[in-house]
Amino acid sequence: MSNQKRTQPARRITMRDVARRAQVSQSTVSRVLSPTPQGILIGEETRQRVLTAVEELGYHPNLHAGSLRGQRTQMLAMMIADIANPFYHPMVRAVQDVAHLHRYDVLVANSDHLRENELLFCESIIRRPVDGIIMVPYNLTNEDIEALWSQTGAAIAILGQHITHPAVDVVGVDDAKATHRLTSWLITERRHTHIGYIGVTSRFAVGARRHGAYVQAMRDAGLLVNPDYFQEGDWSIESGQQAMTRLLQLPQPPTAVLACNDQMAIGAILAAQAMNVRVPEEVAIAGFDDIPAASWIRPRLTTVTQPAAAIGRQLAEAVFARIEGSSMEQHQVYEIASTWIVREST
Amino acid sequence: MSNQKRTQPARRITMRDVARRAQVSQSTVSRVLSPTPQGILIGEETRQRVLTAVEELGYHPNLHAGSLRGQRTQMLAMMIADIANPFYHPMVRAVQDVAHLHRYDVLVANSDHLRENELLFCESIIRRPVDGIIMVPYNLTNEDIEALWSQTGAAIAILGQHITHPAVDVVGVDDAKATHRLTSWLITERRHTHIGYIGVTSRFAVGARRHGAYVQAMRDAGLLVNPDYFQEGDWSIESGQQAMTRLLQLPQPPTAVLACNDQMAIGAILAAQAMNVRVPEEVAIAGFDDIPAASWIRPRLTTVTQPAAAIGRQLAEAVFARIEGSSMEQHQVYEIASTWIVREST
DNA sequence: CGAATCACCGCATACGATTGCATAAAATTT
DNA sequence: AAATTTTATGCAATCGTATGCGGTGATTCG
Repeated sequence: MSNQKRTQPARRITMRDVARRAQVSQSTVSRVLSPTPQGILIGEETRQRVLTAVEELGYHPNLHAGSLRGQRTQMLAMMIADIANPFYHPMVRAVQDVAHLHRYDVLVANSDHLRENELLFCESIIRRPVDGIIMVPYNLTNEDIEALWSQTGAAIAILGQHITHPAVDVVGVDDAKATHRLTSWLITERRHTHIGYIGVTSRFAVGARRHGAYVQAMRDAGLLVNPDYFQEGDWSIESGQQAMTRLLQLPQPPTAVLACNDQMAIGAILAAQAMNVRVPEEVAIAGFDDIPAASWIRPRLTTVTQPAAAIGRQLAEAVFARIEGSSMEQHQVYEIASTWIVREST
Repeated sequence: MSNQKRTQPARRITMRDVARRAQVSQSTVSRVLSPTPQGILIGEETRQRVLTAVEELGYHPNLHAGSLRGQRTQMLAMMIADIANPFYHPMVRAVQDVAHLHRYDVLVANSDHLRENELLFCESIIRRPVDGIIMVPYNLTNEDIEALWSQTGAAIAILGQHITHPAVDVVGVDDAKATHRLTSWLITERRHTHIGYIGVTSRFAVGARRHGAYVQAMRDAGLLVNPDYFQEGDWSIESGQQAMTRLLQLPQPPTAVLACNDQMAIGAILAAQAMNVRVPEEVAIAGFDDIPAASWIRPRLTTVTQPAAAIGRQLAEAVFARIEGSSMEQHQVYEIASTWIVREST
């Protein structure tokens, strides 16, 4: 065992080295190592000679070269809003796991919900094309996506139904319907009439959509929508706390509060408890996402289930279907059904 | 606005296109776009002509080509155990943010604490070399790291003090000392004599180290270490619940339990509450990491603070120092001081 | 038995950028 | 004015792999 540590990295072993050792040409090595359906076959004896040479030399193909040559990059790029938001973890994990099966690596970037960062992500991908792109855009338009696609030709899958492009697959959860139903349930089953809403800016399609569904459900029940009952947050626990504090300081606070994600709902619970307002007796709270913490915070959180892992898997598989699929079939739209779970917070 | 969507991605614009348009050679374009200190200067007039051509054509350099040519890949690879573990989020975020400043992208991989996956990560990097590697290995040995380094020459920074290699920088938290102090504090200040421990397999250096510190603290106080009081988990909330359940089912359950991370500590709290054992009155619980949930679970968790964001930043900056640093200075060891926060769970 | 087919392999080029070397023009020195 | 240096640019090789095309020997077929 001569495990002495060198002070200089060793020269890379290339296909030429293997070729020399196996007494064949470099192209033969390439054909042995990455055979293509329409490619040329290599004789069994030669094949073995190449393979043993590969083994003996400990050769590893250089993926940068393959990427340049214009074939597969063996890379996926993924953009989410914030890796610290638990909602994305199962998604990222699912994508990484599917990618792993295909021997792909995954670039992960955060947008922080900022259009600027989303564009930087796109630019980054134009400079370093990848085979597949998975993202959760909040600000990108169809034009942006079109530009991205036309300059890279990558397979694209997106979470968020506001994007429509023939070359990208879209996974969407029916969050509007779920929000509408949950709101209606609070009204009819729990007899709430004063329902607050903690949302996000309506510049995000998802923000406008969910809030719209809440408003619609209120109107459908003949209830008036108090503008003071809408408080804006930024998806974080802290912003949920602040929004809830504002709601509870109103002359007539709501008796139920709907948050458009679980983090803000948890913040709302904490704020209520901090103000000695009992949940759910004095104020009911519901969330959206069903992150792990939702089922162990006390009181346990009533929330809309988003099957994040399934979404991630779906996105990844859609991308790989396009990568491996020869033809460019029409774009798919996957609708994920979402339901809600009643726990202790309502 | 002719935003008609094509069905074919456009041909990439290359440096040659820019060169043609600017009436110069392709190498001149390269020199304008990526000047080197020892490189040749280009006349101002020509420079401007090139730059406007770049602008007009919307040219973006192809990073794959640069990577192949052997210079910077503009990529970092990062390996953590599990992206779903909150402890890693600030680390990943910090690394991504620092990388972002340098216009670098980050490949993120999970090992799930499995040596097999850690080796796959290394192999993946050998096939696609990157400029910098940041990782939290649980099973890799110095030999593995040496092999990785000698075959890639990448800048490497590692969290975990069991690695010693002249070419890698190491960030280590003094978890042993922190564990020892916390245990001693439970003994002397809180008068506990029956202290349980929820740990992980001692095959992990970190597992052995923290458990060793707990044992040492017990012995230092003249207390006997009951083998039944050690329960093994796998870092997850669920495993913490199971471990705590086993502890509480003992004939004489411990009056305090130390968990080697916050997730298991939270699981322990949930298990205690599920069995109607009051925390901290009947059993005190302490964790390790100080993840966000630690400060909002009820009772709030006493825990050891790990400045994860600072760790991540340190790792990333160490890597960039090596990437940009000309000389290969001796390897750095950064010791991060950790302390603990007393909250309600003890 | 001559020709067409097939299986197998090497040659050479391309991918898009970087860079050592050569060179022409301009500036400076002798 | 000739020689030398400086400045600015082009030429061409290179990184490691993929692949079209052409060539060889063997087999098959009419």
